Amino acid sequence: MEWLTIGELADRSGVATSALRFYETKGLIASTRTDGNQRRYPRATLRRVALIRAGQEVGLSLAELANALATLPHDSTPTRADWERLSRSWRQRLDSQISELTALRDELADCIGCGCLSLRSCALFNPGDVASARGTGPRYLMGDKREEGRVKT
Amino acid sequence: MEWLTIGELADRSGVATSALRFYETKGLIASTRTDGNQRRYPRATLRRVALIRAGQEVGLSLAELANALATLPHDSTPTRADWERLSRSWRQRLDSQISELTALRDELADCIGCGCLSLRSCALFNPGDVASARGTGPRYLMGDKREEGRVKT
DNA sequence: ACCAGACTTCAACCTGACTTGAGCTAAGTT
DNA sequence: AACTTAGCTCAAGTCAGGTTGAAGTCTGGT
Repeated sequence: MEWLTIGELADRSGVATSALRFYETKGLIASTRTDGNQRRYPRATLRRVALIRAGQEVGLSLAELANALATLPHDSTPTRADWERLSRSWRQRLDSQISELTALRDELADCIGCGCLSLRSCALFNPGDVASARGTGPRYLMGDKREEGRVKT
Repeated sequence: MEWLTIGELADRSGVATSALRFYETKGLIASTRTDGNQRRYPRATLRRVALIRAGQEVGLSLAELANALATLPHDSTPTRADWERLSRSWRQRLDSQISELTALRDELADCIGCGCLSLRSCALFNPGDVASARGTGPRYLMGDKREEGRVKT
């Protein structure tokens, strides 16, 4: 098997060595060590790192990725089935992200039309769960007249 | 003018009081104080907060929002022109986010077809600047054979 | 044998967007 | 007057996803 040093992996994956070590602490990738305690990564790690970066683009957290990658072998090429499973679920993720954003955009288009001086009737300011798609924090958009206790996170 | 306490604003906007105070420190919203030093917000703040939350959904940072909102009056309804200006630029943002995600999804669809056992030919793992859309960090996805120094951020 | 450059660990720091807690004050209800 | 909520400030904490620096060790080439 061909082994890569952390520097080689960094150069070829475009990910900083510090990030690679960080990923390793999170169990996303694994290495063996030389006698002198240096990391050596199997070539397959290059793919793993690419998957991680791709997954991040799709909006997955490292924790979710660790989960997904836990089902793949660390030291060999993922099987076609592995890859299909991952890419299918990522695709679903993308699809739902896209439709949420599209909905938001269309609402915004209506708003441009309406002027929305009273935001009361504006779709943008009603809950619509675009919310959960991104980040943390209270996940409500709202208008004048909707009540409800504050959303604690 | 009708004034809201921070608690009322929180209940009606769905945003925690702590977040509202935080926004105030960032100049996103403003308040006057009672004799007893309590915040009182003009009703228009409700709209401002709604705009902030909507802007966040669109992927704007609080700093960017502070910037955009700096052009609106704190204590009265934004004019139609104000609102159009904002919503137009947010719409552009949405449009580009959507097209980036769509591109990523389509590449992924190809990948499902190809199996991508060698990720060499897979569109997902070539740069394609979906990258800059989200967050910080090295912004390269790459395959086996692309070289290049690491991307420092 | 020697040296440069790559590698090691560990702790500290960073940004963004808030939340939590301590200690204290104001407002409203009975 | 006594309570109970709600509000105040300020410092510190949290979480993600890393980066930076210090102090020391390995590896590969000559």
